[in-house]
Amino acid sequence: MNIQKVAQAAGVSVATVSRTFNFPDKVSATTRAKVEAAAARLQYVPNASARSLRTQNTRTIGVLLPTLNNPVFTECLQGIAETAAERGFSIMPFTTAYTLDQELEAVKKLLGFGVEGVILVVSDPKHSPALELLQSTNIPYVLAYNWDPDHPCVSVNNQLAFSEIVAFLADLGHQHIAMVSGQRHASDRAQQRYEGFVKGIEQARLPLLPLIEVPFIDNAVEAIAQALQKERTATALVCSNDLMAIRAIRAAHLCGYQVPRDMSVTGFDGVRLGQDLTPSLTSIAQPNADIGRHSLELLIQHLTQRAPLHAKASLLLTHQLQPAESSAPPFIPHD
Amino acid sequence: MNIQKVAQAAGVSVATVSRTFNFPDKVSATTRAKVEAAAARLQYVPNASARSLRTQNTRTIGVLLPTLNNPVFTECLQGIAETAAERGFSIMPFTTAYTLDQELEAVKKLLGFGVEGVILVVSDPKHSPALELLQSTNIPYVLAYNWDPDHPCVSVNNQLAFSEIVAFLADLGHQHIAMVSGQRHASDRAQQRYEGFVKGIEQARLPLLPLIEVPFIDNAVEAIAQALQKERTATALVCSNDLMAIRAIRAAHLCGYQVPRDMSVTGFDGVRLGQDLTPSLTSIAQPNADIGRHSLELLIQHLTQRAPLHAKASLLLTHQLQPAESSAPPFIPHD
DNA sequence: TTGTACGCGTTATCAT
DNA sequence: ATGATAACGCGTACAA
Repeated sequence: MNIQKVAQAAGVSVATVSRTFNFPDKVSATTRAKVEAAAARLQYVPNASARSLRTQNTRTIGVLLPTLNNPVFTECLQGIAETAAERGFSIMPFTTAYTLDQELEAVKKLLGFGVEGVILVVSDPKHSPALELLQSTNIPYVLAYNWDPDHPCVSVNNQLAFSEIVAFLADLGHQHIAMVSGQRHASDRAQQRYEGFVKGIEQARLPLLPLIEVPFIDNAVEAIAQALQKERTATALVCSNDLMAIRAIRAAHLCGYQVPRDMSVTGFDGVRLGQDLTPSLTSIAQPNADIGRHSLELLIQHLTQRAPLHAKASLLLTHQLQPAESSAPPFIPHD
Repeated sequence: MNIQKVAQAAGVSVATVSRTFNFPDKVSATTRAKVEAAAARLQYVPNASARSLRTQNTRTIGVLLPTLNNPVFTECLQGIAETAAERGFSIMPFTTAYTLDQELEAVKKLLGFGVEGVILVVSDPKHSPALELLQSTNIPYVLAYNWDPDHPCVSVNNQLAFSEIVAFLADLGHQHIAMVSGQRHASDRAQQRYEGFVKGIEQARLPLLPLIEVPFIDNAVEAIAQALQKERTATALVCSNDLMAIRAIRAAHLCGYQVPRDMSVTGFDGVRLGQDLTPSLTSIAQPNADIGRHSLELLIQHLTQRAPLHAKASLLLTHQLQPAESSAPPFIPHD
């Protein structure tokens, strides 16, 4: 089914059919009716490939995410998907499993597809072949969750937020706060959050306990439990993200600690699920869906109004400390 | 950047460039080297729109999911995404928010895009305009999670699985088991699971307690807590999915019940997260990523080998009862 | 082994 | 207000 057949069925030229779809007011009411009737009858749907080839735009946005197994990214993707639907765009997502070569492969595919823009979460903006390739084209892109002075980004202030959560625990009376993180050098976020941790500890004049670094998230529970055998002074665990915090709660439980009585645990991300857990999760809430929405809006504004898309366009969204049941003042045993 | 420029730079014809990419062995080693060099130097990436227009295939698969806010679907999508990457396909996902018109709109977009196949999760295969439209074309599709004798599906036996989990609780000694579900008529899965519940209750010769139906998942906690005020006999809650079970655990907690001592709670789906919760979640595990993988494999087999794609091709994957900490024998108070 | 030329379905320019 | 037609970039007969 193509525009030719519709034109024939409606007894008009292909040009008129095209106009009926793209500029309905540039065609008389009667012919418009004829064309629309024919199109509906034949279940005509314009061919996007042909349109893209001709107009040089695909109304498609590429999306690169590390994984779909972390709700942070799926909440963000949901925001992107909703906004895209509203604005008449389609999205084409790829997951990179935090690896540089999958990032690169995905960008190549997206370029071939002729996406009009790309939203991506990379491991480290300072060292990303994918980002370099993208920059060498003139396809607009926005980094989500990353934060770097050389690129347009949409994120929150990870460092500040993390020092706030340390301050929150210190104010509750915690003297021994340990951080649990994925591989610190795997992403700029992890690094920024660790810096925030150190800063928060210094500001509260507390001892800096060794970082509990968990290489693989899948066996994080055992890894954290093991670390807790060694680290006996900590009364609070601040985790680099909510998924890690959930596992830390379980690890604490396995070590015989009650959360929050014997051990406070906090997360970072504010995933929706955290509020419905028992205990509910104290966390720094990021507006995940909004990070997605704003990233796409930035791209669309650039595409439609040629709005500038430099590092200066970066958006720093507000985070929010979300106190909940997984944190409490430290338990003082009366012996 | 196009094939013309590359041809010019390499001093060959466009046909040769095209062949170098699509049939590398149909071109001499020397010219191949020349072309590849030129292509690399110019950062040439074939234009997918033009290729699609010409070959009438896009190597793109459409994906329709109710929402990305339920890990069941994102685990499935992750499976689809990985398989697609392995097989050289791209995916184009849409969310439908469980509404029929968004389902339909998405299918129209996908048709326009020229996707070669569609994987979808619909509310009810028996009554889905989107599915009807899809059938009227000859684009192959696979339903995921749905189960219907008239369509190719990849799912588990919801009814059987649900009656198993009821039997499991009955064997533990529970006499009063209530079911918590989203709107039963919103999806065929919900309906099938409820049927399994009723069957399980009958087989165990237990009283059929009224269904606790929760219209909106977002305020499920309050809704379940309210229902628990009325339903004082139940010692076990079987929930239609894991997200609901997590909320039921919280509702039970708010009502002063300890899980599992005073109240056993079970889910359905086996989302990865459930294993790391405290208490860990008793559930029926579905192979979510595999449901995605198999759906895509089915489509690809059809595309490449013209394998048949009727209802007969449907795949019923095995589910698995996953006993965990959220279920236990009922507590017998000694008064 | 390599090159020429047509057509995929659409939009946009130019006539009418 | 409508129609004829060129061009978008590619793959593939067919020719050389």
